[in-house]
Order: sequence, then C-alpha cells, then structure tokens
Amino acid sequence: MAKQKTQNNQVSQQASEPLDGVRLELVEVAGQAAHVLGFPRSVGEIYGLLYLAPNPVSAPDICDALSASKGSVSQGVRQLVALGFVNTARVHGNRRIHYEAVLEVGAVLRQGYEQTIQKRTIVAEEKMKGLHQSLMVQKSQLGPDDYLLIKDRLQGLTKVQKRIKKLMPLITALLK
Amino acid sequence: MAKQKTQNNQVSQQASEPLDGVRLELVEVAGQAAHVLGFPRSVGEIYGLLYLAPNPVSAPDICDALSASKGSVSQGVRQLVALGFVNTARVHGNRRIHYEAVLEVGAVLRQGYEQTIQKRTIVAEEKMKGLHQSLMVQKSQLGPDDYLLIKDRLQGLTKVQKRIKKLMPLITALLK
DNA sequence: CATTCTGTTCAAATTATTTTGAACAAAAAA
DNA sequence: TTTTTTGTTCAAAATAATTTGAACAGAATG
Repeated sequence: MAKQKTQNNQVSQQASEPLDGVRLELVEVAGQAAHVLGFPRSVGEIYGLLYLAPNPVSAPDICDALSASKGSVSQGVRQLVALGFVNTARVHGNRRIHYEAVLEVGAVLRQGYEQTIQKRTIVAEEKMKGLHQSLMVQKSQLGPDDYLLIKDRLQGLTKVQKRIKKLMPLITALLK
Repeated sequence: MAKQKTQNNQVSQQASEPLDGVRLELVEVAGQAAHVLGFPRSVGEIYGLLYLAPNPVSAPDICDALSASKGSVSQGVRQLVALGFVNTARVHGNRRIHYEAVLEVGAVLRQGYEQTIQKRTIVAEEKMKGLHQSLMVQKSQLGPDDYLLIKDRLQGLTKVQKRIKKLMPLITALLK
C-alpha cells in the first residue's frame, strides 16, 4: 500500500480518501449540533466522523479526515470519551489506540443531560443560599419595605428552583 | 432634587444610588445564569436588576445602575421583552417608557424552553431529511456495505430525533 | 422652536472561546 | 539503538461573540 504524507505531516497507514458527501454532511451537522449544545464545533465533527466510520479510527486519521490539528483532536476525543460518546478500541495488528462512536446517541445524550441538570441544580441551590444570606446580613441597612420586597422575590426564585429540582427526576425517567 | 451627570453622560432624574449588596449579587447571578442558558451576560444582568427593583426602571437608569452602554441596554431590553421576561410600563408623571421584570420566572422560562425545543426539532428534522436525501443521491457511488452501514446509522439518528419529538409535549405538560 | 434627552443602529473595539502548532515525552518501528 | 510516529500540553494565533460609542432621528422640556 502506498503511504502518503498528509496535511498533518504524518504518514497514514490507510491512505484515507477524502470523505464522501453524506459523511461530510453529517460532520457538518454534528458540528452545528455540538455548537447548539454548548460544545466546540470540532468535538461534534469528530463524533460525526466516527459515527459513520465503518471501523475505529486513529487520532492521526481523524486529524487528516477533518483537517484539524493534533491538539484539537487530542482534546476533542478526550472530551468525547469523558462524556461517553466515544469508546477507545484496539484494532487488529495495530497497537495504537483507535476511537469508535457509541451508537446509542439517545442514551448518551440523556445521561449527559441528566448530569448537566444535576450540576446546575446544585449550583443554583448554592447561589440562592448565598443570596438569602446576603439579605440577612444586610437586613439592618435596608428600609423595611425594601427588605420585604427583596425577601419575597428571592423566595419566588427559590420556589421555581425547588420546583425544577423536584420535576427533573420525573422527566429523566420519562426519557428512558 | 439635585440632578447629576452619570457615567453615561446623561442626567438622571432620580439620583440612583449604587446598588446594595443583595441586588448586586442577583445581578451577578442572573448574568451567570443567562450565560449558561446561552444568552449574553448583559441580558441576564438587566433582568436581575429589574427583578429586584421596587419600581419600573428607565433605560438610562439601567445604563447607570449596571454601567452598561446605551446600545447594550437597548438591545438587551429588546430581547427581554421579546422573550417575555420584561414588560414595558408607564410611570406616573413621566411619559418615557420604563421596564419591569415579569415575576413569574418559572412560567417564562418554561415557555422559552418550549419554543427553543420546537425550533430545534424542526431544524433537526430538516437536517435528517437532507442527510437521507444525500444518501440516496450518492447511493450508486457507494459500496453496498457502505451504503447499508450509513443507512442504518442515519436511521438510528432519525429514531432518536422522533423519540424526542414525541416526548417533548409530555415534558412541557409536566412542567406546567 | 430651540435645546436637551432618549432610543436605535451598526461599525469598531473589546472580550471570550476555540484552534493551532511548537515543544516535549513516550511508544512503535526499523 | 536510532528513527519515526504518536499523543499531550499550553502559549499564541485565529475566530466568534459581546459591548461600546458615535451618528443619527425622534421625543420631551422649557
């Protein structure tokens, strides 16, 4: 097999042809989706590539296919593995690590969603606690009307926050 | 009442004192929350300010309180009004428009969430349609295995997408 | 009606985020 | 063992998003 130098200045074992139309389109779409969900585009693109790959892909081949830098891919796969979107895999006759997409997108998304919500719930609780405390500390320096107004409105926020916290388990259950 | 020049180089009717601790803290928290939800910080800060304001606030006073520029506030309130987080209000003896926070945060959030999901569902449907079409167009140029692989995996995505679409109404119902 | 204030828009400046690529260490290949 | 390839990290470059401020037009005020 003829080896060839790639853009990344690396020799690729399997002279990876450029991506065909559908694959390119999914890479694009996955990049957009990632962006909407608050991840870097490149992370989505890597997942898009792996999702339609017939075999696990090595990091250098990912670089090549997406014309992305080593650094980007290194960080990207790390995130994807951490999030559970990608698994590492060993490939016959090759001791390097390869990557493959976890195909159960729905399940992974749900799990990520659940984690995100949990984290945010905790943060929200802390912030609310902080606000109520600040109010207490400041009580003496506020006019009585002002104090009551702030107290009421903060309680309104706390109510919403508790409501969401209570409903989330139900929702994630529904998603299963 | 002594008028005074503000940072914004405007004369403020009501010599607005600097924000007290709790208010400042909510401005900060609301800014962070906005950022998490994908809005500019400044938009959240404006809402935070209005949420604890005893009376409707004019745009120049918002500028002043947040030391933000006119342009920022102009765009910010526009977004907030569009999203339903803020209402315009007339104030006694003053024909300028003032702004007040809609206090039902939960309801507004839910509505925004619902809209976002709806939009995204539509976009997702279109993209999936596009992908399936591209696949058809390309069918003849793909190996049969390759074709089948791509078809199957795209169908997997479509399934997830349809599942989410079907569940969303349930979830938003739950949130009411 | 003249003057001051307010609100909008948008190009330019600022700020935040992402990507690159160089330096390095460690693994594979020769 | 020597050479090549791979993978990580992180400062710097590139890009994306937000904010500012100037220019303008339309209200309010006296």
